[in-house]
Amino acid sequence: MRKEASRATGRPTLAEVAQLAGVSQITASRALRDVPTVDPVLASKVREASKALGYVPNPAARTLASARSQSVVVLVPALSNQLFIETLEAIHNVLRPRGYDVLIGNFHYSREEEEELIRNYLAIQPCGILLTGFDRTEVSLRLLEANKIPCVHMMELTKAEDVFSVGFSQEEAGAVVARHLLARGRRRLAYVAAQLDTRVIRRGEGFKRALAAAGVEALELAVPDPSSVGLGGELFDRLLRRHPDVDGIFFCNDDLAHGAIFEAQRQGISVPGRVAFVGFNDLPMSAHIVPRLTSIHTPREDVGKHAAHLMLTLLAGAEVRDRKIDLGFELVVRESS
Amino acid sequence: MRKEASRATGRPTLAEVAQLAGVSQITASRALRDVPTVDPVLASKVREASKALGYVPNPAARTLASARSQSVVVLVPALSNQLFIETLEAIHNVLRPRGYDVLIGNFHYSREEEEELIRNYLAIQPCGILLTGFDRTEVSLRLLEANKIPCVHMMELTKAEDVFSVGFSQEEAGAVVARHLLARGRRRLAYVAAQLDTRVIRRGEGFKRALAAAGVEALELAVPDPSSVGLGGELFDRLLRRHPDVDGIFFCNDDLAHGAIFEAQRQGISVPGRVAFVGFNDLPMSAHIVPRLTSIHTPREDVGKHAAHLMLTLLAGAEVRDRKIDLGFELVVRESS
DNA sequence: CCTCTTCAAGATAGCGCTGTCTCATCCGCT
DNA sequence: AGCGGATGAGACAGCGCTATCTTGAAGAGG
Repeated sequence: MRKEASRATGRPTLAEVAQLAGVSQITASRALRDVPTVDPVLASKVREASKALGYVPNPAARTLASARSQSVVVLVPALSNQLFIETLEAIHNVLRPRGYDVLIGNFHYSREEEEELIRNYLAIQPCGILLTGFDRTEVSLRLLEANKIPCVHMMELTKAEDVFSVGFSQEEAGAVVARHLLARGRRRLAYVAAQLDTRVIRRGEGFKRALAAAGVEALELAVPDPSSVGLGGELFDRLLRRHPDVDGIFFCNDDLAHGAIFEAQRQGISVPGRVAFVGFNDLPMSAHIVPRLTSIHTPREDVGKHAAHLMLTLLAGAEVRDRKIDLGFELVVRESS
Repeated sequence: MRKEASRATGRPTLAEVAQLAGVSQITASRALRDVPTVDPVLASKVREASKALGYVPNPAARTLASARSQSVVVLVPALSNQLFIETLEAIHNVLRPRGYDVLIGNFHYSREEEEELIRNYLAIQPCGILLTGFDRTEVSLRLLEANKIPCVHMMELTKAEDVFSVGFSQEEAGAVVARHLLARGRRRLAYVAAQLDTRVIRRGEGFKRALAAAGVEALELAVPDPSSVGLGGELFDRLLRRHPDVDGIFFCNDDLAHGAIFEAQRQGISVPGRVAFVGFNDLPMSAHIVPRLTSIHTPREDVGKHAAHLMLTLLAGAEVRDRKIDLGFELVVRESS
């Protein structure tokens, strides 16, 4: 009942694998972790033994011994929002097959809640953390720094050199929308935004700056509430009362634009006849709504995929070529503008 | 460097807490786990010491020693689908504050993939599993059985006695839709479905059975492809060609109905004038689309909440009153019917 | 041919916590 | 007063794995 004992669960242990392979336990351990100092002959013996027994390592034991788990934490500002789901799924698809557990933390657009999550999740000694954006508390930064955990930042890009990020330029996306609406001959342009996180704000800045460059003043209606279809209708109505002459609107998120389209339809306002709409994110519905919505297609899935691969590279201790991966975006012009 | 050593991470260990509280390590362990055999005086001393040191238990050590982790696995058939997000979020909101980690597995509507996930996730010795529905492979069932892991089933209900489930009657929901459309005077009724999982099928059966009871024959158009807005438009078009006299359609999911509304709008077909639409799930958009969509509001968030609480009860080893929690559903009648 | 280096394999010692058994204490009962 | 039985605290021994140090063998150089 000592060396070759199976686990409480009945599954075989590393000791059994080692015995079957005729090597020491530690050699078996190294072989299965692909430590390069192991003789290929022994390594393949170990792998065979492992397969024969149906060995599955115990993550808890591994974590305890190495002081580092096989878990990657992903912190996103929201789940309800369709937005991050595709990114999360892509991350899962990359990391799960490699044996990593993915833990999702939702900080509800709150820096404090994010800090709390970081604090809690550090207890499980994750081997890496995927973060959304760069806007976090000092304490959060210090915690991450102090624990020396590889971090990859998603959705935004930064000029900072020692930081890994995967995303696209929010400002530039806003600017592209501005230029598109100007090219359509629109001159009374507005930015309608909700859920004012840094990305929404940077998007709006890009938009306004591009307009200013063309000598056009930007109208703006921004509220901190969460983005939703219902809110989109409301904001459109409010904007229209305040500026009846508006002829082009950039919504910070497609769902706002969808709501606005419905509201316009109810009020008998022609889109794009009287006012052109441009959304952001290109949600699936945007290609089908009447009128089809012009939008910025964002590489949400690719952000997840690349961020996860970047994390794998960091975890492997390999050299990272590009610390900053710009995946770009695409303006998809449809009927609404 | 033995008993009172801090962890590699620098955080204090249970031994330090015990020393500060002047008790043995095991007593400290019991106090912090609320084992009832501990003197309340000692227990509060331990809690104070713990707080003073900022002690955070090491989950890996706990898992290794107890052969059971603090993780709850949740298996859902899809993430991309807005549907399960609210449920997942509710589960998170209940379990995270209690110190449980929530691991999400997406089996993409594949029984085999679910089996694979179960096999993999069992390695982390989860303390409980939340499952979607009852349709899984024999091997999956055996694995769950053999590992004696508490299971809670979501979204559907079963007559089986020894099973925990939280959901609502899919059949009854379908029947309610049928009766609603009949009450509106519609007689050429169709069920349009995609992603034919057991829930979608049961829904349709309830619908057709209720129609049959009224002597009305049900039309049907069902495809296995994933549900989407685009597909909804397509299916509506196809149905209309095949049965131009259809005057009422029950879509198995709101997004299909949304797509159909857009397609109807493009073809100049009046909804509900010529054909009434009823969706399922009552997604946020349904209250705003033109025309507003009649739908079955499903208690997705509540399912998550109740399932998580049921799991907590099971984990606490407490008595469970109701093994079957029927949360019902609500027909929300809007403009489309 | 022998020493010095190099490198792969093994022995050892925990990682931080909890299950289980043992032991002391105190109560109620005869 | 003495005894059995609760009851609560502690000792002990791992859980299954890996970091680290040590050892032994093989290869290089004089």
